[in-house]
Amino acid sequence: MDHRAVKDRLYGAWADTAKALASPKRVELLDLLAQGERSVEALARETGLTINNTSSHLALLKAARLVETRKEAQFVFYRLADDSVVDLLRGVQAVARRRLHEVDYLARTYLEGRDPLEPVDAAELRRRLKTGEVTVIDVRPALEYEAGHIAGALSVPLEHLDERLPDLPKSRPVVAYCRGPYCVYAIEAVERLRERGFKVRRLAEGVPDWRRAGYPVAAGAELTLRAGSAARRRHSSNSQRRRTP
Amino acid sequence: MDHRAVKDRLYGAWADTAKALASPKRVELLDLLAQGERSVEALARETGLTINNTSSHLALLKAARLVETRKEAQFVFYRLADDSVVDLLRGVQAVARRRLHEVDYLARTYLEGRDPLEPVDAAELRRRLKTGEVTVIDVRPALEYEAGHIAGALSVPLEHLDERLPDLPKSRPVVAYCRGPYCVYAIEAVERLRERGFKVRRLAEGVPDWRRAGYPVAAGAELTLRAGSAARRRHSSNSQRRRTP
DNA sequence: ATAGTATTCCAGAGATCACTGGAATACAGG
DNA sequence: CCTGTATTCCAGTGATCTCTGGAATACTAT
Repeated sequence: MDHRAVKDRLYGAWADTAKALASPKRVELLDLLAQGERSVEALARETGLTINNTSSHLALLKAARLVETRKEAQFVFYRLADDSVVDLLRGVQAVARRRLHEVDYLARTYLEGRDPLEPVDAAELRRRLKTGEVTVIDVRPALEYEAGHIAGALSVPLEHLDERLPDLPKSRPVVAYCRGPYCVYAIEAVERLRERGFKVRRLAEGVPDWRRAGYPVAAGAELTLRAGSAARRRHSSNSQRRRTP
Repeated sequence: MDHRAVKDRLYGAWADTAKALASPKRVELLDLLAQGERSVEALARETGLTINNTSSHLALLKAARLVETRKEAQFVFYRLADDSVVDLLRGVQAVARRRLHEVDYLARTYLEGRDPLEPVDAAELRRRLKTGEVTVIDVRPALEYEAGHIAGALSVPLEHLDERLPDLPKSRPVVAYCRGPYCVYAIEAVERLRERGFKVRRLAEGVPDWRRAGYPVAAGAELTLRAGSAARRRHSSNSQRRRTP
């Protein structure tokens, strides 16, 4: 094989990898999978696609080796193949944000524009977590928390925020996080908590970024801090895969 | 605009960015542009595409804001819009390499497989450059050297390697570099120099990666070290744009 | 002005892709 | 075994993309 042929194969392989990201729906699927594995039906429901269409998009992502599957009973669970896929997604977002004015406008208007305070970044939160002077809440749906969350964070899904308010000490500052830099859950939570007098900011990144930075991630149901709790369960470090409940 | 609409716009914008990379020819064009700006005709010649086709691929890349143009006389010079585009390219390559067996096979067989010694990485070369104990040679075509090279490197285009041999001291170790991790020029140079008794290794990365690491880059023609040289010319730091000669 | 060169614009042929609906497969539970 | 559910497979349609060749535009040099 001569150099031209090798080049064509390499450039072709890279283009195929990029092609897998060249559809809005597939980007959305990957974005969801970055939060933890999901069944085909769950992905179809969350994206609004038909089951058939979801299945074929997923097949394409699998052919490009961006996702892998696990079969359990009649369900097929998809997950990201590798953390480098998260890097790739973030790379695309960074370029789009820097180069496409609309993306930056949307991001500022709908995300950060609503948040009067600067978000906390991962390194800062890590420092503050080590000294224990902050309460971290994960406002994503409970299943995503179980699939992997910042070690030490409490699970406070947005729809149950009001019920969990008594558990949150008003004396300590709170940091809320959700799926990632383009997710609105944490902003919503910050707004609502601030109205109730909490000292609260949001984390700019999500769990995938936190894990990529090498910071500790835990999986499994919530480990409550009150004594004698029956909620104590599986608890692993630096693994995002969800154990079957 | 509701959340669904914002999401669709964001995912759409990201997909459009990825779509620009979803063609082998466009990846090749970007790969070349990472070495410095080029005219349409030069790109067409180096990739083997027709002028028409090259022009339309470039127009698409420009619409996606991955490249920018500069007009000089009747020539249009294209260049990467941003260093984040280099990151994106490298991200795609990293995923493809880790996930697609063929890419890894090709890379090992045609690139590293031919190089018996471990390549030097950028951080190590930077350290050795500071202590001055190494001769660094840039084996790319002279125009690419002029567009931007590792500060302190000599320009020794592969096709003139033999003529420049007397300039290279055999007493000091040599490090050769070319376009990037998938380029064969440096490997070729290493093989030939080693046959002649030089102590030589190659740099694993290229100038785009070196610049992304924040290490010093110089532009312009070669600054010879011998006294009284007339070759001393423009010399700028950390700018890859080529001055018109 | 005229000729020549570099680039872009445009229209058309062939290939590929996204989505749909129907059918097939795989599995769990009765 | 039979039913219901989850998923995949397959064929078809409309849209999109790549490449080609011809024409138009922009600029230089004579």
